[in-house]
Amino acid sequence: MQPAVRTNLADTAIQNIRAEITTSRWQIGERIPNEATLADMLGVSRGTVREAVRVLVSQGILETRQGSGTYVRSAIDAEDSLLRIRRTGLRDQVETRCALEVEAARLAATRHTPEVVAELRQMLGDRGEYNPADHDRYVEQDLAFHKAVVAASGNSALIEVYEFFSTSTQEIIKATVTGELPEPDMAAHSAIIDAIASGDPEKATLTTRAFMAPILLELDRLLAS
Amino acid sequence: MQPAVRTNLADTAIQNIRAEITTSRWQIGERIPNEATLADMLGVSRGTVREAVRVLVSQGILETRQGSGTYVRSAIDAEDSLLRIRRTGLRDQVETRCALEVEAARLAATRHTPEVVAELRQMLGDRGEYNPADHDRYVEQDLAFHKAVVAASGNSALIEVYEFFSTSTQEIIKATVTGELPEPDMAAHSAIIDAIASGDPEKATLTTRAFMAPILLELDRLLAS
DNA sequence: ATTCATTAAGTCATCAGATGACTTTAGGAA
DNA sequence: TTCCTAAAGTCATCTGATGACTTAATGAAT
Repeated sequence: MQPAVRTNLADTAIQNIRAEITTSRWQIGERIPNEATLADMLGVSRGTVREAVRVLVSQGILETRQGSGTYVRSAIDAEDSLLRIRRTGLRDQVETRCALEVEAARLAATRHTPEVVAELRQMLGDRGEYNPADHDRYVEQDLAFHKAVVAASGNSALIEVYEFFSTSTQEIIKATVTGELPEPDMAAHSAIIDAIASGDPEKATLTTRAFMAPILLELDRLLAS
Repeated sequence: MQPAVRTNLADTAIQNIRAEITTSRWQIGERIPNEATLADMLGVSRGTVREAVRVLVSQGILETRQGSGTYVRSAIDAEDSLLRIRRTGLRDQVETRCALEVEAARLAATRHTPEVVAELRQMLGDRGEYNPADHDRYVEQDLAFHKAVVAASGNSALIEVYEFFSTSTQEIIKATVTGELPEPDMAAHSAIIDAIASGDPEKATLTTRAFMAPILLELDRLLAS
């Protein structure tokens, strides 16, 4: 259970500090001991403490304020979450990604502006119909379109989650499934923009769901065979 | 587009090193300059270089071999995504979390089993009506109920993302907002279970959405004041 | 008593120099 | 050629010091 036999002082320091936080000995928002004290507690030099703290800061667990101190920002380890999500199956990831896009379209409909709608139409026009000779460009522009739909939701958290799943699933698909998933035609894409432009969240939801359904069906068929 | 004006030497060093890698000036597997040279190149001290390098090592981008050198391990940094999510605003996180739960209930309705429904009813019964004297237990059991709803979706990716958001938002609320968000009554909770049990995805969607709407409204009211 | 500017203490940010541990490679002996 | 040894290169870590920034205490003026 505990490999943890790293001959690496900074890494063990990271683990020790993290342990203090996960066991709630150091609460969220609380200020932790200063560098010199930490160095004494961990039995390492200040330089090593700084390296450990900076890693934890980069992971969002700690937060340093010059002149004030170092504070606990969060107890959850994003790295762990990431790994667990990575281990989930491709199908579930795609399904989640579809769900995210449906909700994004819904929000986009309630918050749409003429400028955003025009930009979406512009992007779809640039992309054009599928042309096998220009496959890479098409895939790239198509992904950009879908990201733009999500961006139109105006929800930054949703945008980031979608971005995460988008790159993640793309990597898996490239790595595992040789065949591409079916891409709905131009009319289906336009329908999404129209639904958003109509301002009707229900319509946007249904349209996007209808758009996504065949993709998941085809994936299930591929995985079954 | 790029704020990036951090007065932080180590962070700018991280960005510079990462830039060398993303632009392929330093290829994967290649050994990068030693610490002293890097210090000269970046115009910082060795200690700062070490802090930057250790962060990149913790992100899997670099790899150090004592006595040998520092090598490029990978160019991708998908890990950033979840960290960026955490830096987004509370409102957007709550909204996304609600969206996730709506989609989860929808999936749960299509895949529900009598056992799962019975378990949900059991959990809700155990939780009972709100009692101020037993606040902590109530909050805990309520959160468990909502996680169980998401778990009933059967989508492991969705479960993991929801878990990430639920702990993340909970921490923010505890840390920032003193007042708790309103929790719908027992009837509203039961309605979600009924909707899932009915097997009607539309009904589950609408019921859960109705459940979530007041929470977001109240949050907006709190943030406005 | 209250307000406000000043001062001092505490803390992180960064630097410089030095030593130890480990890896790699070159050179020499068998 | 093969094997061993020594030297050079590199990361790991420590120590000590200075600057920048924040916070709280101080004290004067109102």
